[in-house]
Amino acid sequence: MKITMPNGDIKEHAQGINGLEIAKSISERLAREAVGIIVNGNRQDLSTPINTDATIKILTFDDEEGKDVFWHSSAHLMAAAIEKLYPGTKFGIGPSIENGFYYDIELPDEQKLGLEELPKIEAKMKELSEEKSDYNRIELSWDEAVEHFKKIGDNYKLELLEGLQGDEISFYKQGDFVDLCRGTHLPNTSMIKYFKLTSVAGAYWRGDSSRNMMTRVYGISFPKKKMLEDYLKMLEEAEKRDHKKLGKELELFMITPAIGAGLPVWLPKGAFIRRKLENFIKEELLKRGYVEVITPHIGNLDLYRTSGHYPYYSDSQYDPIKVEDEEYLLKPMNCPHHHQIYLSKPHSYRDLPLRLAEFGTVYRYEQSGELSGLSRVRGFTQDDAHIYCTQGQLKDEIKSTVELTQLVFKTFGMPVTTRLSFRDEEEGKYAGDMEKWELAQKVLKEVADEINLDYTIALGEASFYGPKIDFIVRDAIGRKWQLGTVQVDYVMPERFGLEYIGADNQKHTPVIIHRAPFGSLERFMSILIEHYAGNFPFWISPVQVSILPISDKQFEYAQKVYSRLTERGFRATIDLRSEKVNRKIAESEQQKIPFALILGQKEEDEGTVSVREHLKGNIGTHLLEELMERFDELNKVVVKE
RNA sequence: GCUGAUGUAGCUCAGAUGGUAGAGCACUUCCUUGGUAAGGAAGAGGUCACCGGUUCAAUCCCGGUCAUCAGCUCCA
Repeated sequence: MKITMPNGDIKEHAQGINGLEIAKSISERLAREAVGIIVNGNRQDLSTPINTDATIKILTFDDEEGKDVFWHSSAHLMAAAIEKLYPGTKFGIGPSIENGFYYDIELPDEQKLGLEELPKIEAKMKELSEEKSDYNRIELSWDEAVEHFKKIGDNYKLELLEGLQGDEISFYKQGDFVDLCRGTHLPNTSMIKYFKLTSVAGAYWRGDSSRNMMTRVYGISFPKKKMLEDYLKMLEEAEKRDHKKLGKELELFMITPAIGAGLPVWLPKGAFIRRKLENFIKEELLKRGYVEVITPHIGNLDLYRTSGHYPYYSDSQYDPIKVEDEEYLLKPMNCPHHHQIYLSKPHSYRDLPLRLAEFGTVYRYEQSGELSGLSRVRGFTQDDAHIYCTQGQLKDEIKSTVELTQLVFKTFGMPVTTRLSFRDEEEGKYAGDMEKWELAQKVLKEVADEINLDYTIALGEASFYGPKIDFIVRDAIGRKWQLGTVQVDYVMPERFGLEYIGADNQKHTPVIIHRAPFGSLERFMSILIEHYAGNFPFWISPVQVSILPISDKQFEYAQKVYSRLTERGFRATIDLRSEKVNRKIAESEQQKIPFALILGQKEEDEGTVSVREHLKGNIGTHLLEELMERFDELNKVVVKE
């Protein structure tokens, strides 16, 4: 029979040959590293016989799917170790994930599993790995499978089986450990040599917060020692970029329980960067015909009854404030206020689009366990705007907002993914009629296609009043966060009774686009800090130059250099302490200041400055005037294509 | 909100079977005037997160609360 290789080569093999044998026929090394095989598009074990002509691809750890197999088998190995150490443990699910694997478990007799237990489990895994047990696939009927789990009393697996009723059920067994599993698995446990259990956390059974909380043990494994070492090193490096850590070190922001959990305070340097960001986007808005408005931080509760946000989001809003006979809500969003501005006078189609922009601070009562640095907070400022337009203007306006959002990410060189967040079928989750939803989703998708957006579609991620385009970035440790967003809304114009007079002299309802390129300035800042690891580009650095005289003989010259820089608008500090220049340089570098000017007798005599660039080191002696010309260039925002 | 971990000087962290604590850096003063990542000395600095309990005695043991971190659920 004919076996077609990924490169197109066709080889003749005897019927019934398996993946491992094919790998061997290619090279010993491939046979050693193979983890699974794709046969005519289906992934299967290397031990499964192949009986017909087939196109194949042998998987190794280097393939995404290979990693999946490797980590999934690792999860089984970990489960086996836990089973040995804690007999009677019940097992939930144990999949591979983006970086490694986990298994959800429930220890018997209310036992708890803490971090101290992980080394024990690792040791047992090592032992089991060295036993070199084969992963054997076993197929059972559904009834037999149920029988098995009833016997060992694993109600979680029984529940999983309910969803598989009628199917042929496959199990995998390595050593004494048997687990319900679709596969694919490695040939044997000895391939899993280098691993680390990274954390333990609670996880609701089937992701449902009304159900039992199981213990989730996370781990990662590799076929080569160096890979594990590199991975652990990478984690360490990522920790150094943590915005919470850098925020403290660079004095950008603080969060103190004395003010309140999740209520960040911007320190002078952080506030400086934030204003730079705001001014950057403000300029772009003015170019695009937006007008700025300012609205208060609270609003009459009736506004949110009209919009539907209250009580839809009552769980995540602060309690209303009573003022005389009325109730006010700390605003969880800016839209209703902007709608009132729209309503304050009649509109002609000639006025549209009306684009109202505001850096609006909103307050949301996030669950305590959700709070995290600047990424998830209870008070934050959106670079918000609402565009009121006609149906005919909608597409162009969406395009323009998407383009603006993309400009933000390009400017800072941040990798971003784009998601069309559409509705699902869940009852009661969405407002407005289906027709409008379909129209809104259609328009978004058309626009996305017309501008060749590289997107994914996520059902159920829409907001309750409309679908959106979300821009998603990752933080230093790989978590995904939504930053920019563009939303189409047919619901609020109706609820608030927004109108305009068309060319036909009839009343019409406008469409609203809600959009925020940064999303929230707090969250954007968290990502910005981690993206640059605190080494901000010159134009947003709170301090751009430090002036470091070598001895007090140069203090006067240093003051002169300082004045010339600050008079030209550069942000400089001067270090007049009686410290050695090495010390001054070290501190300037730690503060991640883009440039340090070292001034000694030689520079003073020549009227020059010795320049040290952050992360690059000494870049030689320059005339101050020349240097400032370079600084002028660096001060310009450059969009990286 | 839930699970696990953590909370000691401004920062980073030690610490003792229960007898009210230490280092480095930062800070203040003095000495030092030094050429591309930390010169030296002295001083000052703590309700050991908070509240209760056990105890002759609690920072340490127990219970609760708050906060922080990771994960789960949620996220206009």
